[in-house]
Amino acid sequence: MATNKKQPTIRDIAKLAGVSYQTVSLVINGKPGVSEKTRREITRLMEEHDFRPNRAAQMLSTNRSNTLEVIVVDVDYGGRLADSTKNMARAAKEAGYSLLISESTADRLEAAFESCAARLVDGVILYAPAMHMDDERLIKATHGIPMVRRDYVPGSRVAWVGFDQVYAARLAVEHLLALGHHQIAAIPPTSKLHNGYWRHATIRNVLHEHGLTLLASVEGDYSMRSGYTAMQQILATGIAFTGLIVGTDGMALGALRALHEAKLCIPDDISVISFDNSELSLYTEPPLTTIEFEFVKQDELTIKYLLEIIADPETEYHHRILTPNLLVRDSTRTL
Amino acid sequence: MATNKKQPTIRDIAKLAGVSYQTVSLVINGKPGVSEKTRREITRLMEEHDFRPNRAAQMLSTNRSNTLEVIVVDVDYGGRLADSTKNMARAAKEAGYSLLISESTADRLEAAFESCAARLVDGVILYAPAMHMDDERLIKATHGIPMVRRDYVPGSRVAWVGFDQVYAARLAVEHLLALGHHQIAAIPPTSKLHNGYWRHATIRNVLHEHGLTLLASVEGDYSMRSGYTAMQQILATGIAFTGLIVGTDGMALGALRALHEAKLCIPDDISVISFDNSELSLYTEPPLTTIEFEFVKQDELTIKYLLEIIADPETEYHHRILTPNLLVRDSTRTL
DNA sequence: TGAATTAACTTGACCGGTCACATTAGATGC
DNA sequence: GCATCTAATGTGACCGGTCAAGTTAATTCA
Repeated sequence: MATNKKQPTIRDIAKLAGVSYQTVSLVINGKPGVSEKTRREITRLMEEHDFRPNRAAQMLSTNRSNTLEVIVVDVDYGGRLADSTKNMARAAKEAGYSLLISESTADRLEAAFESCAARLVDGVILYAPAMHMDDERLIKATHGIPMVRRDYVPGSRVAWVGFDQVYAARLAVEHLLALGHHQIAAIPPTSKLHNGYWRHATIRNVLHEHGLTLLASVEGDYSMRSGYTAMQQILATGIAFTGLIVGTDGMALGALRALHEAKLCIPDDISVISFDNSELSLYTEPPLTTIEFEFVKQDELTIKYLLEIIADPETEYHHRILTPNLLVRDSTRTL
Repeated sequence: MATNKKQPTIRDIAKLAGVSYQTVSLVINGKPGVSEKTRREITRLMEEHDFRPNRAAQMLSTNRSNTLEVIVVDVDYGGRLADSTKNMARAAKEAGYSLLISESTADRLEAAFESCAARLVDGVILYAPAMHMDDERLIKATHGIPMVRRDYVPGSRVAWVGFDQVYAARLAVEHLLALGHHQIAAIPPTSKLHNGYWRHATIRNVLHEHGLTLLASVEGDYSMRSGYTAMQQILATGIAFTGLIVGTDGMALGALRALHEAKLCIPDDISVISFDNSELSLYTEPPLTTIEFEFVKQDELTIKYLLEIIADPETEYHHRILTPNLLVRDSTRTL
């Protein structure tokens, strides 16, 4: 079955074309110094014999791999990662790069980067949302490999591409305030992660600006289940509230279930707003008012930015911020 | 910033250890012919100088890459792919392999495999659920690269790892029958994909065994939206039914919404059963009776099986079937 | 005691490309 | 008509490993 007939090399092609194999190399890389006639002939021969340059050999001699690697540390973004990798793989491919996926844990991060170095990976996309991933350690770990972090990490010296979480949280709070809600509770994502940290802090800050406080808050972990149990806990306190901010659509689904079991009506009794605008948010009961993050844009921008850094490694580390939008649906209403 | 101090090579290590570089190679690969003393010394030096063998050089000389590639053709499995790649990446890593992700389309499939060949990819995991992907073409395209297909493709000569879709569909139908439902409608996944094809056919067959027919059926495409619109279409026909089989939990969520809008109560008016046992199915209203697929098992088995094929390419192409389970929750009840 | 074995290395070739530099020949300038 | 330039190609070294075959010295055995 596995016939695997030996792949032709540039020397084979060269022999057939009656030129030196280095000339074939010039053709492969579209470099000047080859007459149109021989170029055409060599191109023809390469196609005819199904030739493809051996990537390993190219890597060895150029010291690069045309490969980008996604390192995912610990966290599960609740399914979102799948689409992301697909989108990024597409964007990378358009630029002639392949995309590798690897999983790691916080304590094995250094090893992950070393592995990248050994495989001549040209750039890394890092998913490490934990707050405790500090700059010093990351910069040291990278071994000089260009890297872009997927998160909102204001002030970091490591390049990142993320959504403005402060603005996102502000949008949510001000939407509720505009509808007249002053008694607000929240189920933010865990503040051990950057997104959660900033959202949580912002919710409090914006309320404070308006002379209000966050009445109740229990953090979730992105799972539907955590939204459900967090909601139960908040309800159990007996604290009265009319507006609820939930960290993701998925957690909101869990929260809705708990509210439903408590015989509360949405939005009549409580207005609920969440984040993500996943397809899910259209099919909850009722459809959720949510903060939209255009993830596809983030995916494409991540690759674009990483390639820029690779092209010019001296670029000062910086960031790219994407702005979220408010989508008003049926889960919020005026008080 | 990008200091990138040159990585040491085996020759550097050898010089330091006072041996030939080939001896270092022996140590790297744990081969015999090196005294315990020098082995220890070389190991120490490698660690001290942060040495890692250059993968490109290894690839070039061994003609393999220790890389597996996932080729995703056209389809979006509704988010499930993300977890899968993570799981497979983990399993691959345990065996010393890296996992590449690439996207393709049906017409560019050959090019995708050629690219694998050029990069010395050792094995391919193919997501190509479309019915029209025939054996001949696939086998020809692979260039002899070991491959495992992720699907239920009975009778195929290409190796595959999938869930028994016939059994799954049978479980669903017989559950409804056992509850006394004889008027059954369905929203199966599109029959252009293998899973959908077999489920759809099986639903009809099992009903037929019991002297019944499928009263209404509109296919969906895995999206929540398609579940919603399919349900609307079925309801619009005015056909009376008491049991509904939906292809995935996501589509079921859409269908539930349509049923809800039609003022129908689940399970009082209609019993609904779906497939996947995603977290979602626990938080719909009501929680869904569903057919569980243990995806993690499939992910691990896929890698395991692929590695077996790589180890022994002469293995006759075969398959591995996983058996789904019925999980009864609140969306189904006796008539 | 001397030949045969074996463990521990060493040697040289090779994998399939890229790159800097040398060479050749036809075109150009004066 | 001769030196000069340039386009087109050839040459040799190199990237960092692996592998098969040779060498050396210590060990075993008759």
